[in-house]
Amino acid sequence: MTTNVSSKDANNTRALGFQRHDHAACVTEALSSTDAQCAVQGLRLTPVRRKVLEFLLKEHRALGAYAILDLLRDAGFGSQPPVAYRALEFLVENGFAHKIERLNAFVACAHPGQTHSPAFMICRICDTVAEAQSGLAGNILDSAAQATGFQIECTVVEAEGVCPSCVDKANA
Amino acid sequence: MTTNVSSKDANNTRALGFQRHDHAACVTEALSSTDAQCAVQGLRLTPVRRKVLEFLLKEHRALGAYAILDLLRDAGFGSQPPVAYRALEFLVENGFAHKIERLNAFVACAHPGQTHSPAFMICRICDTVAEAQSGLAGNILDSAAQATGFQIECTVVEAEGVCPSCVDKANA
DNA sequence: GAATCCTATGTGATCTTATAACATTTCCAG
DNA sequence: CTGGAAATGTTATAAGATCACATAGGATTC
Repeated sequence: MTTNVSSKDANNTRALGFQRHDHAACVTEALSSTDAQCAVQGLRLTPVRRKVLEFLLKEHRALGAYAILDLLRDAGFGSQPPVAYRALEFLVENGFAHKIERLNAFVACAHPGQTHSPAFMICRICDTVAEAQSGLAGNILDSAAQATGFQIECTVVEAEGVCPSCVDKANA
Repeated sequence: MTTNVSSKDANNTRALGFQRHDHAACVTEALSSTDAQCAVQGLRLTPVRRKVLEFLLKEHRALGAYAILDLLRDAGFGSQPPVAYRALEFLVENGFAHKIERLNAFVACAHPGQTHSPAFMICRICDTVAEAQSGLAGNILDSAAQATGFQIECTVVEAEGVCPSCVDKANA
């Protein structure tokens, strides 16, 4: 199990309570590795799509479609909802981003390239979203599905709570 | 682990692929047991709230807030969104119903009275929603949370796929 | 290199889901 | 029976998502 965390502040080095990283490099690397992966798979990472991914990577927390739309407008792209939704659809379909159902918002994938059923931890204080990676979504669902004959095609696993950095605030 | 299933048809005895039950009795029992529980806990199961719960129990699958609103209007209650949303808020807060984040819709709880972190299986063919009951939401999240110090307050666990009754249709 | 087709983008309109704000009523405690 | 809290009703609007159709870009075929 690995864990990747994103937070609100825009610093290069982010205090995440449990993980720090050079964010500028993280964005750059993610973008170029996505370029490479798309080239291999014959996917078209067009300017809008790449820009949306860049927004998600930069913010590094869940962004609503309309927040993305505002950013797109500022960047000179079309500003009607379908522009954002279509780019997001491409990113989600191809595993470069995920939708957080609980928030009706989107995050960049923390483990692109690997097929996975992600699980998310959402801090209700700072809006940080951490993606937990694991082989299978697992447990309850798997055993329930096996018991009943239900065929799982995709899973939503999200936890809302307080991240380590915010525990103090929460108890104050 | 127990499993409770709901389906689209309105028959008394429902073919659920894995479980049949007398639905009329199921609704009546659930309502009166909710009455009792509210009396004990000092909760006010007002007419609107009780009616919304009845709708959810009768339909026995996920209903959108505006579908509920239509039913409320037909039943002579207020027909503005907050009427439905407030009733749903009460039911969800007190564990008599759950929101299915994936569908932006609501279902009656299949295990009322027990504190639980439910998991749902949603059939994309027939819209059936089954609630799997288990002690804890489980491992990925738990282990990720433990590893990072994240404090889970509530969980969303939903699987979308094909229920046993629809497998044939799905493969056709 | 032009014609064609498929994919992607732009745009306007519309639909669904959800909440804010405030007035009115109901219920219960004192 | 009255004052305050909780619940309901209603208007308006915010937020999220999709449909339908026009236009533009890229690749393939001739």
